[in-house]
Amino acid sequence: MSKELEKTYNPADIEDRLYKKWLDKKYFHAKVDKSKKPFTIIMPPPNITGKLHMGHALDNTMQDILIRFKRMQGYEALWVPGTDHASISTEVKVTNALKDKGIDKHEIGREEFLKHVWDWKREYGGTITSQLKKIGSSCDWDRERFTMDEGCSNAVQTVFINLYKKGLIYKGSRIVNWCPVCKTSISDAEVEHEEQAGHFWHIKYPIVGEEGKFVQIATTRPETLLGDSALAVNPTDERYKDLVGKQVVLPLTDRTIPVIADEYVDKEFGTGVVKITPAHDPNDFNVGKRHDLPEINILNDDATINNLGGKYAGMDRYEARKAMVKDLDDLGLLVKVEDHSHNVGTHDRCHTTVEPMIKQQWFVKMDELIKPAVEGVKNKDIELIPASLSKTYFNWTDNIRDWCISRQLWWGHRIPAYYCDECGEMLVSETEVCTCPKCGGHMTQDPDTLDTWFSSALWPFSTLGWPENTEELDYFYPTNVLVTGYDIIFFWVIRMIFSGYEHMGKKPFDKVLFHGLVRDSQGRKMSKSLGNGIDPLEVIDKYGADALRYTLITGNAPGNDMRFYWERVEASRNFANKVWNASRFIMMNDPDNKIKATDAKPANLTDADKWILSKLNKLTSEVTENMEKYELGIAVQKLNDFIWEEFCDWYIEMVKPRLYNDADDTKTAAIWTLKTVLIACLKLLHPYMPFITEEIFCNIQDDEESIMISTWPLASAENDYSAEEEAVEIIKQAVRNIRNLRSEMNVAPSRKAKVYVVSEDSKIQNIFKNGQVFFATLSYASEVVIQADKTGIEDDAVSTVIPGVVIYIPFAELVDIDKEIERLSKEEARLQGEIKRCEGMLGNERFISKAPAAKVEEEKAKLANYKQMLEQVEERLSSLKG
RNA sequence: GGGAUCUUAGCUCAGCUGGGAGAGCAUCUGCCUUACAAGCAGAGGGUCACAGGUUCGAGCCCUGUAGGUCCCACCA
Repeated sequence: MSKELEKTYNPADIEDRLYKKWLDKKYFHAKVDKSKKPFTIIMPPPNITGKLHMGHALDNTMQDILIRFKRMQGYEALWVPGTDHASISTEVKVTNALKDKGIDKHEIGREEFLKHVWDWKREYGGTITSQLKKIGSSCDWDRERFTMDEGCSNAVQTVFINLYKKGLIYKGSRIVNWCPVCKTSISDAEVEHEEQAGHFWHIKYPIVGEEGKFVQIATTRPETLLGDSALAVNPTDERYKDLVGKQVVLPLTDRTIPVIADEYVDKEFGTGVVKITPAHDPNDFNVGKRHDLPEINILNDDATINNLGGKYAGMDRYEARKAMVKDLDDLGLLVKVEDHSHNVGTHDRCHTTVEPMIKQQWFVKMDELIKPAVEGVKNKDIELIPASLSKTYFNWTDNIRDWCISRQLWWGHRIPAYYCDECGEMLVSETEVCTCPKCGGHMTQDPDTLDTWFSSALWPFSTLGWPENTEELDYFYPTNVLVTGYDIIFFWVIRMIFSGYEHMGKKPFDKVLFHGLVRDSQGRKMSKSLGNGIDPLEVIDKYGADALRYTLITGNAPGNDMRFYWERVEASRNFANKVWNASRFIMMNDPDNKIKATDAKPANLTDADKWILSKLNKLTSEVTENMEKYELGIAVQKLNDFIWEEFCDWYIEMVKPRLYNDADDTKTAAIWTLKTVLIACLKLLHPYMPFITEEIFCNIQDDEESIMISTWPLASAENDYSAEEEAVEIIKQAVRNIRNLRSEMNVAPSRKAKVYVVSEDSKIQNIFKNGQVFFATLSYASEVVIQADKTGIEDDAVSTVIPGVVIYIPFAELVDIDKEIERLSKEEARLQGEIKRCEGMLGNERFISKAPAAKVEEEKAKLANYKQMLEQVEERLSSLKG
């Protein structure tokens, strides 16, 4: 029995119920099944600190569409969900939360702190994944993973040790970006550059042995003067030629430092002399290495001046700056202060100005590891969509630098290195080492943890069980596609690619489908500080998950940012409602659900039926093809156009006279066709709008359990009715022409239109059921009576010019002849233009020889058609004028 | 400084290997009609940033100019 459907689609009632049903039926669960082909997506793990935002909604909608599509196509479709421990952001969040409770992280110590983080993880870690369910994500929750669960941690340790043994992980001293608040090093990628107003201090350094002579330099960070090891000039700089090799006095200290020559110095900038502070500037560090200068670290981890700072020791970096500038001024060594705006690096998590510091850190050597990753993308082993992003990819790989992987944090995977308290011996080991094998002293584990991206890099295989040799790994790896934003191509995508090649010997995925950022209606990034973020859950509450999904997937090309408009959600909701109402109409016409799409095809289909089936056939193959090519937006756009325009606006209207006439022997055929087309459309639409399609499907095919496990529609030659298709297209054109005529008529208004179409052609008779025209369609907009007479072909009746169709209308009283002449003249000019174009092309030898044969044939056909039409138009024109 | 990318209707954007300028929203006109007013039937609106070039033919390819966005590096 068909149930009564509400007049408008109301998603709130339906979505939770259906999602629960899918979970209960275990439709999302994928198993190793060698009889089927696998299709695998591993979800980019959201942070456990996170709440669902538009970016997640977009990312996961795309993945869900692909998974649902492939599942219906008969693949064993696996979508692995999971979350990321997000070392630094989580640590910052928990630290702050504890601070609010009056708890200091350093007081309670590492063990105790980590307990709090785990508590926190248990409480909030699942928030985002449960929110993902609201948008309909069909991931395999039985396989949900966490970057710090046992398996992933095991993978991390195995990788660290393997790389260490191969000599690809080393410990070294480097200038790192140091965050004095988080007290950790951060990678270059985590540094945000902000334009800040600052000053340029011009300072004089006295030259040793030359009383009253000075060298002037300019600096933006005068406090680093305490760590200077040299001054440098450009070797080609004539002004300072004599200075090189001399010593200068470092102001405020008792040290003297040399003047050196190095090409790094820009003659044009500042005074042309640079102070070199190897421990606090990456460029100076390099200069220092070249000239073997001492590296003098003058800062503590919290960016206060350390005990090398003399009287400034203990002061904060900015406090010290003030004090030192004053002292220099008092000594007469401060020449001037200029305003100067410059880029300052800040930490993207806490926005503290980072301080370059020299530190012992762990690094991954990149130059060898990156090679297969470059090769893989170059030779299309891995395909990036859109392809243009491969330029961005290579831009990074070509300038690759070693990856600093150690972080001075507590939350994360701890580095498996142990140091002897006595002799300093270091060991890297998978098991805890307590006593030094060399001297028997006590060993302590390295306090640092790994960069959060270290575990993310292993995600495609760690989630499938690696380093264990699981059958899942064997069956589902390499995965088919990674869906992610282009903004983490460096952080993550590249690292997964080289990790896959290195540890698995195989790429992690075939394709990477990139999407852009979801911005607000003014094109700004959605952010908490701007308060312009739109909560996807709010959108779902108001308009439903299907409408949200549809909005996110349309009107946008891969890799491009999109703007979010409520109007677009409304349009999506309207489309859902359209589908809903079309379905409701169909069910109303077969209240007992006697006729099913699964019944055999009726023998007495009319041409209209064949037309829509044929159109559907084409649509099916196009949509499938687009989806195979990951052109998700294009596919659903076509689907929308078909459902709304062809199916609802034309076919349903055409079929109404048959439905309202119980004596019509083609009524059953009409209902069968309506249902067949509807159900195929529902299936094609299901990946995009899972909830509404499921709800309708289960009502209309009440003997089937779920659209999720139904099979994907296939185009078949049996439904290819080209001839009928063509005939109906002609009729459509005829109807449009009648509408145009009507709008130009100036006759007393009335309600109903009566138009009869008479044709010798049996096909057209069939469509029109011997004169039953599109009453409904025409009458809707009609204010005039079009008196048409199918029997009496009056002298003043005139036919429209559509080939094969003759529409008789008492023309004279209805149409303004001058307007008609104007219209026809325009048409004449257009046709002449078309003919000229076609003849031009066909007369061109290069076109004939180079263009595909089908294209040439097409143009020939067009030309013939245009010529025929022109003839008719001219005939008509001359008769009107005459 | 290096690189990428964009500029198409009032707004937001599609436009696949070069071959008749598109959609949604907005605007205007007419319609409550036995699925849907969250709807129906229509209409108007574009020098495809600018200037050259290649081609029988350019929104699409090449060169240059202007403006926007992003990424990387970063000047002491």
